[in-house]
Amino acid sequence: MKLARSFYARDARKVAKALLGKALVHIDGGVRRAARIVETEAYHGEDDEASHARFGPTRRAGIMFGPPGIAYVYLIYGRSHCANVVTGTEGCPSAVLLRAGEPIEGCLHSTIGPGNLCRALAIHRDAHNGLDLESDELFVEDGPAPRERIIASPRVNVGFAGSWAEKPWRYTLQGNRFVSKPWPD
DNA sequence: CCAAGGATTGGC
DNA sequence: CCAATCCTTGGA
Repeated sequence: MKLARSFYARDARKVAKALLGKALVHIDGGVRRAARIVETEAYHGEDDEASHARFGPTRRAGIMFGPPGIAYVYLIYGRSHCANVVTGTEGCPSAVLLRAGEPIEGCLHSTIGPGNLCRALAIHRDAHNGLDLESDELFVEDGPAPRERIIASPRVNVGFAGSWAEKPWRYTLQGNRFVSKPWPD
């Protein structure tokens, strides 16, 4: 069953943990592509120096200041798309980056790593940024609670963020082989 | 306008 | 380890 906006309207760290084990679904022109989410990262507040929201509501990151339950998809390094869900309350910028998944259905590529996950599910900035996750095209489906333990560790590739780089806001399912490198301790 | 650098990936 | 590749951002 599709998750409702109220699911996303909570602290990004809570949402990031709650997303583990659920299915990210893209109905791609009638073809269903889905992956079980096994790795997420929370970006929380304008003070978070690792977040795109650190410069305020700019053209790219402005969406993080808006209502929850919206897709935030951007292009990184000119080659990879990254999919996020906007969380929390309007005015307080926050989002959860979907970093890896376990293939369920219709996957076109490896689902390990944020850029690969988008490629596997055919998620693109131009088609999906700003899309409502209560739409019938892109959404997250509820599912049974994961059996694996949840591990919290520092976020990946945010060394530029000073002390914010140490926040343990990356969440992974322990022992799952689809978690990306670097593997947490 | 220009320069710098990035929430990555894959190849050497 | 490092380059690819283009978009976003801040500053002149």
